[in-house]
Amino acid sequence: MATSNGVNQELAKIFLEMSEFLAMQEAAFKPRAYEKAARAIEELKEDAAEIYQKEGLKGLEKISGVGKGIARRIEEFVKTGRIRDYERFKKEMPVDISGLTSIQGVGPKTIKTLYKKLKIKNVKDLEKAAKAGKLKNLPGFGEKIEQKILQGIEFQAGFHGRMNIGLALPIARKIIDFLKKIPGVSRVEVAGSLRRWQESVGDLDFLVISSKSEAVMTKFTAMPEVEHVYARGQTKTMVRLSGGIDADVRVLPPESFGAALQYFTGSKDHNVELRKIAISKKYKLNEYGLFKSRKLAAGRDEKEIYSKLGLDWMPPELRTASGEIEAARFHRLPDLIGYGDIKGDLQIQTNWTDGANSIEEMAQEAKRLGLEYIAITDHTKSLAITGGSDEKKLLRQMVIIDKINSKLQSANWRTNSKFKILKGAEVNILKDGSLDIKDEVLVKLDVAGAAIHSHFNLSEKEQTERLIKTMSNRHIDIIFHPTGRLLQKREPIKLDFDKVFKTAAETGTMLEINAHPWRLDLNGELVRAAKKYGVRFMINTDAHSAADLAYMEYGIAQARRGWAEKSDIVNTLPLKKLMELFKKPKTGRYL
DNA sequence: GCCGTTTTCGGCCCGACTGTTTTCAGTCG
Repeated sequence: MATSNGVNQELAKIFLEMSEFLAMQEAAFKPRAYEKAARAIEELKEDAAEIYQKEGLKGLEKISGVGKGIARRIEEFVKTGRIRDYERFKKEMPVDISGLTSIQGVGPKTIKTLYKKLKIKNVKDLEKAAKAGKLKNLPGFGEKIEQKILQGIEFQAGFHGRMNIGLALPIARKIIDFLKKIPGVSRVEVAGSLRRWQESVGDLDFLVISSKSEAVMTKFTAMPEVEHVYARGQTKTMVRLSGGIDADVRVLPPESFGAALQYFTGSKDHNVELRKIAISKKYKLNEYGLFKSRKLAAGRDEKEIYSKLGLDWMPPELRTASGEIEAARFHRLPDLIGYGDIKGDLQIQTNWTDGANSIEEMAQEAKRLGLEYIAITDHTKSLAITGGSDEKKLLRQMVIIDKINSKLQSANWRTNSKFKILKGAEVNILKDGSLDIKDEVLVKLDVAGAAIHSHFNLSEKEQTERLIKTMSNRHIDIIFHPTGRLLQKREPIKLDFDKVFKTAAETGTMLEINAHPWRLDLNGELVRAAKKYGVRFMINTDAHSAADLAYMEYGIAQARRGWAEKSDIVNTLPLKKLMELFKKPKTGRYL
């Protein structure tokens, strides 16, 4: 689909690659500039081409990170469909940069050497050369680097065919909208692991009720995203989408829709348990319905089916075959936190460090999304690359936040709303668990979060002790993204979770459920484990741009997968209650 | 190449880690 974002995405990709090419040439500051511009354009809400049509170069230069040079290249792209500088780079070195750099430990310099010496153009070439032992003899390479590259390739291949939920959900929503507009269609749902909000999904399953199945199949297979049609029938069609993910559409009769939704939502293990119960009650359960001696007993909606089996209906997030069926039988299912229950976002970066937008812009967007408060939590000084704050800069930012708040207050008064910006920080945890900001400044913050950004490879014992030391600081309210994992990219740090959760509960330190779709940290499983110790949580987006504030739902989903209720999540509290809580000493907060 | 709560030119891109190597090169956050 040629949406307005298409141009922005293409430009972002080109500028990102140009930044890598420039890095190969050892250009001093240009790579960063291009990278920054690429990210700004990617996050842009309006179409860059449209901005240019309307306001010309001057309009483009208003984009932060875009100056005269890059604006001119955008102009060139809009006018001619290409950027000559980029094509020159590409001609000199025709390599798959984004593919190669996605392998951990492979950067621009490595790519250059690999191409010059071995003509390696893509991951496949690289894997072949590494397996043949050709890398270790290159200058600056050795046995270990060769092994590391092979491991990196393997690590990535392990995720083959599974797509991060943050990529899959927007695609699915677009297709749902598309299917709903087809004449004859009265209902569309996505089932499968996406409906269960699993962190990655293997394929997209769409279920449709339509009076004209032929029209659905024709339109579906003709979508521009469809790369290949595996099978096409009256009730079921399977395709591969250009994003590298498969999608199925099933057209169903209304009386079977609930049964199909249940069946295709899974999980598989959950369904096996359900079918066992059905058999014990002399039923047969399949995707067409719940049957008693060939007679349809239930199938129109899910609730009916669960009810006939003596179970309460449960949200898809819980269907993991880990005690939910037992709980449903005895009416002990948790009353999960709802997708609209969050009142504030307490981890937000701004352009004071590595965020894309200003404090005001983040506040505006948060307000628009219906939040009551946010906390500004920029990085601190030992994370130097982000321009992290030292004590002085933090204090300066606090003054600015006070000023913005008093401005907001008069605006709030006029619009009869309330919105407040809290002062916070994402304080960097040093190797020994101490912090890079002094206590006398931490105490002045409304919310002090701490996070690990280095020394990911310590032993379980060291890492656990490190985090325990941080949690023992009475000024640290919360640990952000506790395991530090990045999906498909970096493993979580090694921790003794029993000890960590116990300490978190004892010290009154909250743990974050980071909603960023590449983090989801803690994940549902760990939330559920931590909850047993009495740990309290916050769900935050870790937004680095205004658009990122929309990630909240991914975090709420993980909380729900972890059986979290509203009362477990501190930022469901209204501002006043939250501030009362923060005023108490940590250890007295949950008594 | 971009930018200005250090403000229109001179900074920006630091620091740790790993793996190569005997003092450095490349990657990553």
